[in-house]
Amino acid sequence: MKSEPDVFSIEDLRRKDVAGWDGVRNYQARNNLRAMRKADLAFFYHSSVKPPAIAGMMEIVREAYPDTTTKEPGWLQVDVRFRKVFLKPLTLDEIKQIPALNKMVLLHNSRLSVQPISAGEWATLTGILEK
DNA sequence: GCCAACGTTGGC
DNA sequence: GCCAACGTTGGC
Repeated sequence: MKSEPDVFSIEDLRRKDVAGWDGVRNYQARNNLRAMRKADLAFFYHSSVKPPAIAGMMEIVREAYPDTTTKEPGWLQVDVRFRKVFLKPLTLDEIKQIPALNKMVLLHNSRLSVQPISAGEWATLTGILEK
């Protein structure tokens, strides 16, 4: 799940502990939000900064419900809870260099703000980030 | 700041 | 239903 840290960062989430992941206005991203289940884990990716990187981890604590920031029907948000901030974020550049991650959506549809991660990719990423 | 990639809109 | 025009995202 991507956010520009100037707008909302992993540190902001740490301060709030629980936050609504709102403002998504893309159907594919919305569908990915809808597929999330309570207790699912997600990475927090900092975009549009140098360097772009996976900065932390969070947990889905409330499944998709109508986005509180719009009156337009159909848009959804989830609630997330802070889990951890990575002292050494995994940069986009590093991700690109790991063969096991070369199919990541991040590398092929970088604009999608809520992306799926395969079980294998998750295992690879946590193996690097949590060592 | 630039620009490629992508999504959306709207005329036909 | 096609596609040109436009707006946005995000890496560089």
